[in-house]
Amino acid sequence: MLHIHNTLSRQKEEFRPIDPTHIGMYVCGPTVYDFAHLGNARPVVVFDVLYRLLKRHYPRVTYVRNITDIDDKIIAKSKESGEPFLSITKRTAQAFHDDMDALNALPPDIEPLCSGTIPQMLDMIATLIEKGHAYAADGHVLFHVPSMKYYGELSRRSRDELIAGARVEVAPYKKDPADFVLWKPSAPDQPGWDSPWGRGRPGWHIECSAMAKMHLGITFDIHGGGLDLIFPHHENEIAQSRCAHDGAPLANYWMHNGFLTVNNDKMSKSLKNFFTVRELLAVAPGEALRLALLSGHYRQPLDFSVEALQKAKATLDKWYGALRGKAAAHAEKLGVPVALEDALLDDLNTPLAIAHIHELANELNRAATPAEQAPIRARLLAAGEVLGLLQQDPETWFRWQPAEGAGPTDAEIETQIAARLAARKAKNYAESDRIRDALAAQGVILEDSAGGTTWRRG
RNA sequence: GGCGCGGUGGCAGAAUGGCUAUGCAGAGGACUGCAAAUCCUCGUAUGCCGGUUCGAUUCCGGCCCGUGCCUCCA
Repeated sequence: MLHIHNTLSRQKEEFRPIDPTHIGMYVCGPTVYDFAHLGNARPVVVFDVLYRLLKRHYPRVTYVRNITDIDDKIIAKSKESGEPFLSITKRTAQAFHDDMDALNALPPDIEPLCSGTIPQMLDMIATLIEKGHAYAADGHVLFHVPSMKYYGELSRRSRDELIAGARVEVAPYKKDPADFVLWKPSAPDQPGWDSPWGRGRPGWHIECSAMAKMHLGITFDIHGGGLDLIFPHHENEIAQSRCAHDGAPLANYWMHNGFLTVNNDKMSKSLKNFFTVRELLAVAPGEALRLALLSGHYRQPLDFSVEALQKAKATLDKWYGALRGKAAAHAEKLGVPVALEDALLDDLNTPLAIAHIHELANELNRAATPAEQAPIRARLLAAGEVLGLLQQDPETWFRWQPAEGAGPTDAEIETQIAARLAARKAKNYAESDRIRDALAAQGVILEDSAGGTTWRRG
């Protein structure tokens, strides 16, 4: 039985799907104006683990993650660099896909573009005006917050508090200081679409409401995203959708992942303390990055460092080392170990799941015969798969090298190992150790065992 | 000012009203030509002060410290 922490209640709840034969999940995706940093990758990996879990327990899951390709940051970037708007969004979306693939994140079932959902947004805006929840003013359309009875339910803020704490000047055309934009005018040189309120573009929040409705219906099961989206983004999404749908809930469960920090500061562009996924992939394999992101519970803050990344890689070295050279079970694939599945069913307790994987790896290392090893190996692989880990060939894993590493090629290493073997046979240990030390200096570690010498890049 | 989160061994990080994971690092041992890897053994923790309880790290209250949101943000 799956339990998840619901931001609406601030409590762990039993997950009760609307339709047990078909689960709907929406997660806010990237705004494509720049390379994804690791903070952007965290929700992708976290909800990927949830997606995999749901797929094991329900016959059908529809996972929707949007791409925001209309945004003022993209417009600003285009103006600044001279690169055409569409070129930026297309290139950045592709880079995002490449990065997430490297992290072993499964693609969502549906990945709608904001620019492809304009008619649905215009429909919803018209409905909101019709129902008295929105109004046109000065080329804009604004959502009227006081018309929404439950506004603040998710973020637990009252409208008065919002106004009291406001740090932004209120635009003169707003009826209420808390009102937010559904549609805004575009200058001739800015991307825009014709609408009853003039040529313009959507506000940030309406896109998710429209895309969620289009692909998942009025009410769906799970809505996810980063903690910082609770307010205002998700609060506003709820306001728009519920008001457009006569009060029907938008999502029954809201899940939010904690921040990624660097030296305990939030990783952000403005602090310039961010790492892009891209630059980290040059330092360590994507799988190590993924493990590092899952090494803490998703709701806790996670402090990232290159050391933490290297530790994750060392952990995977150990696990792949346990798998290396072990006979595969020819029997059918074993199921996911119960203890591990239970850990994930309890609000995605990935650290506990990882502890179980350690236990399996140790068990595999202790197993002496192929007959004992095969079933443990199968369980370890099944365990890895639920976290999106351990699915590559161990030999491939150990051959990975950093992007700038101009170390010896695989063939050169093999040649050196053969030379060393000859020296060892002749009991010329000085020469043998010289070869080993020379390779070690180039980042290649040799390991002798009864079965011969294996190597890995450290 | 309002709302919220967190303080667990040297580090990372779970869990729990009593018997306290897991990993890394550290100490000792096995194995090895020597290593590496692996295996075995070992040490060390629940911010402070009260309360409830037979018993609290776990529940309640206060305090201290750190931190997030209230503006674009995963």
